[in-house]
Formats: sequence, structure tokens, C-alpha cells
Amino acid sequence: MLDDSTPSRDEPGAHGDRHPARPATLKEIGALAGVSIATVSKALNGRADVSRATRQRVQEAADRLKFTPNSLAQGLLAGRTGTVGLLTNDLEGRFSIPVLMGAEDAFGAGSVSVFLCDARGDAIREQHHIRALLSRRVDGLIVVGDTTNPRVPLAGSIPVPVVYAYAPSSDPRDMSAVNDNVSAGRMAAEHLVACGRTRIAYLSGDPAFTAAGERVAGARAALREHGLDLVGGEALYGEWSEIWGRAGARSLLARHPEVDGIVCGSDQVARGVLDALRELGRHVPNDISVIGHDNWELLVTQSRPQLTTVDSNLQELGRTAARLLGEAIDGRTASGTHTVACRLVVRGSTLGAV
Amino acid sequence: MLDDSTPSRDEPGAHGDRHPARPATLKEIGALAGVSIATVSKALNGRADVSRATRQRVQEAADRLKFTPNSLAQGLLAGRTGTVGLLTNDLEGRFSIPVLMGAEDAFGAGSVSVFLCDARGDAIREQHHIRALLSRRVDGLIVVGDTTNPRVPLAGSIPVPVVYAYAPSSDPRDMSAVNDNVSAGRMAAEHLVACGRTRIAYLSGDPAFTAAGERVAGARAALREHGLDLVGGEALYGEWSEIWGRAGARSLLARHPEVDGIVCGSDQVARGVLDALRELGRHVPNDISVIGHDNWELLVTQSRPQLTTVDSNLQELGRTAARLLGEAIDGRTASGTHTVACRLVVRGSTLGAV
DNA sequence: CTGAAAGCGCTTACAG
DNA sequence: CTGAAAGCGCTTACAG
Repeated sequence: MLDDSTPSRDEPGAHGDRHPARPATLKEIGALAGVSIATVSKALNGRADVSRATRQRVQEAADRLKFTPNSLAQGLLAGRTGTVGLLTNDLEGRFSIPVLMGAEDAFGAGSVSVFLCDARGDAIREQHHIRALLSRRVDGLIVVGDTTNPRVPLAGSIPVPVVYAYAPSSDPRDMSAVNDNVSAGRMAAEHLVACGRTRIAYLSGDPAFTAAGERVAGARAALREHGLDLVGGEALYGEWSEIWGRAGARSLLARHPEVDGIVCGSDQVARGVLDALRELGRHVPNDISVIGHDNWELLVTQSRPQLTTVDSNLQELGRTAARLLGEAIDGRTASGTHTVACRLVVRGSTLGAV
Repeated sequence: MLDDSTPSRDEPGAHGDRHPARPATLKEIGALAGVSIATVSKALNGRADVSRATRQRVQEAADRLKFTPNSLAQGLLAGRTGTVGLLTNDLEGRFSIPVLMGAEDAFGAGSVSVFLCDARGDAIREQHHIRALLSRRVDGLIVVGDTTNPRVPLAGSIPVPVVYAYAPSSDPRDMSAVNDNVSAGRMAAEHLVACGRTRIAYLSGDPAFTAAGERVAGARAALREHGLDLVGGEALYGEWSEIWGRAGARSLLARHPEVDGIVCGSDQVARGVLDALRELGRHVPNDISVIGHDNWELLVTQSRPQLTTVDSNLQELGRTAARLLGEAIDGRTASGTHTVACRLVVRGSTLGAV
């Protein structure tokens, strides 16, 4: 019988001996329950061949000692650690955290833990992190880009599966999980057309980003299907900023005052456009409908009016990356680029347009 | 002699056999170099008592096999894993990532790896993550709050040191690393006074946040030292949003048109204030100087003019948290609340004020 | 200077 | 149903 009145070895006063004994081991549980460590292991792992009575006795002893199995030892035996590395360059955490969350979901909370490493755009630091992660025997790696541009694959031969998220690997044989920016652009233009807009212009971002051109291409394709083309014949490129959005909108409206819809390459650009239109006395959405990309909370909910946008579903992207990685770890490799759809989020900047 | 012309067992074609043999072990290196694993271990770990010749032979063999030591095995022996858990509720990653970066710096990249877990404000999920982390035998835990409000300490007796970052633990005996919001508020007001402002108002954020009141208290203290008080006698509270910033500014200016400086509880509020002032025809900084808090890149660089603000030094906060945790892990516990200073960042919204 | 042995905490055949 | 033994990959006294 376990004597519950005896204070357990692991229950110090709340703030007295704060880090008491090292964690309990199978051996100690075995001693307390009067069985061998092999039996403790089986009992705790729910193996069939343990008597009910023994199993219960072991369980009680384990609870008494606040037993937590040592994953290191388990990992050493199993040849698998249940850990993955998430490598990012994302200084602001805008992409990494949603991707991390999606990955946690997909892996099933608890069964897999994620090492997050920020390389800060530094190749040396990236190498350090990779070495450390491999030394910790992660089962796989997710590399999150800070832009949608393809990136060079990790250097050297990595002995575990790697999935590139957001930014694909430039090697098509690698596994990548990315947004479908073409259909995102299509989605944006379709929505403006559905709002009854026919004189639609495009204010894009930095042309050095593949996402910029892809979104424009999608939008133009959609317009063509409706017998339309972009006002001015071309998208205007600048940078991913409100400043550019404001300047671009002024310039656009000066040349093409007839515009009744503007697709913006990002929410930042769109936010600038909204401010400029307000100052030009153009009403959104009555005179002009505006739509952005990204669904960046801070920008879209605080603008006047709130901004309709195309969400990148980053969390879903993370889930997809994690799923791919999981399959590869299990030997069912699905190489190549996997696409995650975006999602229209309608708000005041297009809603109620006449 | 090692024969370099023989392809090593670990060099598959770039995309052929992608995940070749499991990683090399000391045993394999020993076999290749013709020594025992004990000697391999000593040679690779730079122990003194190994002959130069042997050490070199071992090193060559290790390089040949692309040896990476198994941290799990090392951790099992050492009773230390060189890992810490970072527990956050920060959906946007705005705080977690800078804190993570600071922690990586303080720990020294490579020597410590960080598990990042997002509890998403869910106590159950937090428990799951803690169990998983303890199972992985992290050496310590950093708990990052998503607000500056004190939080309840982790439930149960955690067998490793815990440092609370950004949000302190409500138990003063715990280790916490937080901003000094009082002196941040003081800093903001001092700066406006230094700019020659004398009719200074305060537009705060959500009064439910301790940071709101602390910043106000600091600002008032600074003003009093200059024989000033807040215009209107009190700070105006609302929420942490541009919408409130716009509304608050209008209301403030209607009642106190003489205002020549506005301290804002956050950059979001300040951004709203800037927009409202512009629409009211008040020039910033000539008529009115405006200062915010947080130095949130997206907000401060895209506003008109750019926003002077008080940076929270989150990365430094992360370094401090990591340093505290490191000391606690080494047994040199420094309990209590440790404060990280903020930093004034001057931009156009106060610069050049007449 | 080198190596055999014990052991970190666990799991898994294999006997009993 | 239970346990002794081997072993995952490594480090560390301890002999030689």
C-alpha cells in the first residue's frame, strides 16, 4: 500500500527548495511499487501483458513521484525524437508564428515539439543552427522564408527531411508549401468585378518579389475573362509600403480619374491608397472599391473603411508544411511544391459598393 | 591512412538516396581510426591526454563520416540538455520573436536551443506544453506574456527554473524580466518638455493594462518636476487602437485647443492621433508634438510624419530573461523582478518642433 | 597515452 | 504475467 500521508519526495514548499530532486526514474517507481523496471515500462506504456493489479500499483507509484518519462532516453532508443526544427529569417515573426501554430496543430500538440531558430538572414548563423538541430537529432526541418521568393536550398546534405514554407526551395525536387499567389490575385480581381467594378487598376509592390508579379498575373487573367483589362494597361510597381500606396494612388488618379476599383499588392499598399483617396475626396467604397493582400490585422481593422483583403492562410500553410514533413519522416515522401489556397475576407472597402 | 577517394558512406547524390544511413557514432569513428570509443570521445572533446597523431586521425575519421555528436546521449549523461522552453500566448509573434532573439544571443547561439510553444491563451494547452517540455528535460522555462499585466505563475511545482518575461509573475518571489513602464512614461514626457512643449495632454490606451497607468504616472511625475501638469488634469483612457487615437484626439482638441504636445499610450494610439491632427489642420510637429510607445516598425515609419516613440527594447528584455534563467540554472538564483530600460527613438513627429 | 567498464533512463525481445 | 539482459550513443573515472 502506498502511504499517502507521507509527503512525496517531490513536493517542496512552494518557494522553499524550488528545484528538488532530479526527476523520478523507472527504477525509483519500480522500487516503490515492488516490480522491475521492465514491468514499470510496460505498465506505464499500456502494454497488454501486465496484470491489472500491477498496472495500478505502478501507476500510483508514478503519480506519487510525479513521474515524467525522459524523452531523451526514449529518443535515443527509438531513433526518433519527436522534435522538428523551424528555421526562420523572420525578424518580425509575422510569418513564423502562424506557421508554427499550424505545425503544432498538424503534429498534434504534445507529440512533437518545435525548436525555433532565427537565422536573421545570416548564412553563418543558419549553419550554426542547423548543426545544433542535427546534433539534437530533430526528425525534420521546416524552413520558413521571409518573402515568397524562392530561396536556395540548405547547404550540404541534410540527413533529415526538409520542407520549405512560404518561400519555396529553388530546387523543384525539394518539398515546398507555398501560397498560390496567382489565384490569390485572381480572387481579388474577381471580387471587384463581382462588386460591379469595370475600371480596375492595380497598384503592386516591389517587383523584385515573385508574389508581386504572380498576383498581378492572376488579376489580369481574371479581368480578361470578363473582357476587361487593367486601367492604364499595366500594373504600377513600387514598394511594399503605405508611402508608396499613397504616392501611387495620387499618381494613378491624376492620370486615370475614371478608376472605380483598385487592387493592391499588399495591405500596406492598400492602407496608403485608402488614406490618399480619402484626402482626394474619393469615397470608398462608393466611388472606388479597394482590396489588399495578406489580411494583416493591424492594418485592415484600423483603416477607414476597414479593408477587404485576401488572406494568405499562413496557419494552413504551416499545417501543410507539417503534414508534408510528417509524411516524409514516415518515409512517404511527397516531393515538389504544394500549394495552399488563399481566402477572401470582405470588409467595408468593397462591401456596400454601389 | 584514410583513403579520400572512397566515397564516404554519407554522401548520397544530391537528390538520390536523400536520407542515407543514420548519423555516424563514436563506435564507427573508432573503427575507422583504429581506436576505442573512449579515445574518440576524448579526442573530439579536446581532452588533453590524447596524442597529437591520434587526435588528428580521429578528427579525420569524424570529418569523413560527417560526425555530429548526439546531444540526446550527451544530455542523458550530463543531466542537462542545453535546451529551454519559451512559452508564449503571443498570437502575432510581436513579442515572442524579439525575446527569442535576445535569448539566443544571451545563451550564445548553438549552445542552447529553444523550444517555442504557443499556448494561445488556453490553460489546457499550456499544461500540455509544459508536460512535453519537462519530458524533454529542458533546463529551464521562459514564459512570455502577451501583455504587460502580471500573470498567475505556472501551476504545479515546476522542477526547473522559470523566468517570466514582459508580463511579470504575480508572485514577487518568482523571477521576472519586465520593462520599466514608469520611466518609459517619464522619458516620453521629458522629451516633449525638452522640445519646448508646455501644454501636454495624455491619450492612453486600455486602462485594464497596468502599462497604461504606469506610463501615465511616469509622465505626470516628469511634468510635475517641471512645474507642469497634464492638460485637462487627467489622461484620457480608451483602447489600444488607431480608432481610439483618432476619436480621442478630436475630443481632446475640441476641449483643449491650446494643446501643443500629446503623449500617446502606444504607437497605435499615436498613429490615430497623427491622422486626426492632419485632418484637423494641425501641423505636426510645428503646432503639436506627438510621441508614442513601442516603436512598432510598421506604424512608426509609415506615418506622416514618422513617429517619435519609446522603444521597449524587447530584445534586451529577452537577453535579460535568458541571463536570469542561465544564472538560475547554474544555481545562482536571482529572484524578484528585474527591469529593462526603454529607449527614446526620435523621429519627425517631435523633431524640428519650434 | 589508451582502453575496458560502468552507467545516464529507457525499451524490447527473450526466458521463465 | 514478470524480470534479467542487452543496447541506444555517449562520458567519465579507473587501470594499465
